[in-house]
Amino acid sequence: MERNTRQRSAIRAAIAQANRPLLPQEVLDAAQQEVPGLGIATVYRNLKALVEEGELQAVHLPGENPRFELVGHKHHHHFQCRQCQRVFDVHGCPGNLSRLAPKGFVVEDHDLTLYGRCTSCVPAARAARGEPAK
Amino acid sequence: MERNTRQRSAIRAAIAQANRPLLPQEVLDAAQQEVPGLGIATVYRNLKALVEEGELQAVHLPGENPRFELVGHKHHHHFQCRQCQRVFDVHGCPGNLSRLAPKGFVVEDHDLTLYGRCTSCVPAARAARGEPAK
DNA sequence: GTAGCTGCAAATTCTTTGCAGTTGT
DNA sequence: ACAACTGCAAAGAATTTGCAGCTAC
Repeated sequence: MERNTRQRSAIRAAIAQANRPLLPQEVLDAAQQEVPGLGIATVYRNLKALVEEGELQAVHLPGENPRFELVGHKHHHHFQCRQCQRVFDVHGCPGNLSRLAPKGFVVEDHDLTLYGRCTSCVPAARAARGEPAK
Repeated sequence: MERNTRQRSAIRAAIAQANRPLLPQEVLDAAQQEVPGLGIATVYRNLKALVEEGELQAVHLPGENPRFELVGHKHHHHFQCRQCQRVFDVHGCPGNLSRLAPKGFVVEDHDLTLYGRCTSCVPAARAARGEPAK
């Protein structure tokens, strides 16, 4: 049977409160404010368990370490800010992409990652180029 | 100045002869048939150098270690077969995806990975379900 | 009371780096 | 000659695992 430990609650809460997928280290940092002695191994063990229970899902971006978020309802994609490296959910989808595959290939699914600047970093980039804020 | 070592030639040849992106370990295995004493560190160093020279490009798929292939000409994406795990180039692109990002976000680029069955594996999957070949 | 959980440290896996010896030009 | 390159082994970074003590139920 599974237990309700302080550690697991803190890990769950950390992810629920973030509005974006978190790296294991980010989960640790957030959860340690509630449970100071928390260890990274416990974070990994709980992330794995929560994914298996279906409460969390792993978000894999190309060339990035896995992040974790609450299981959402719909198919969605991600956006990574090239300045702050944070990842955000994108609730849109280009739609049917079967036409892109070579003839004879069957497309069942897809992953899409957008790259650019998030709202917080757009003004910073503009300022760095000496442009006035919009 | 850059040198033409046996090791570098073997690494180049291994990648040129494979018709798919290779993992560093696969490059090592292939290149060692020509240069038996070759070490993995040399493979990594040369892969990095060849990418910087623009001869190779890294292929990052979500949750996968990086693979390396000869540089292609255009922006393109990848298709991974869920049965044989092989990766293929996709020379199409959904186009401008800015509309998908949240308001205030600036989209500069994107990565797309399609998943499904490649031509070789579609008949196998059909057969496994007891369906007649088309 | 006890099975599951936790923290710590050691082990794994993939990749990078330091170093002393080797080699292409 | 001599700077670039190589193999080896050690160092790193991310993740997993072994273990003895702790704790929810």
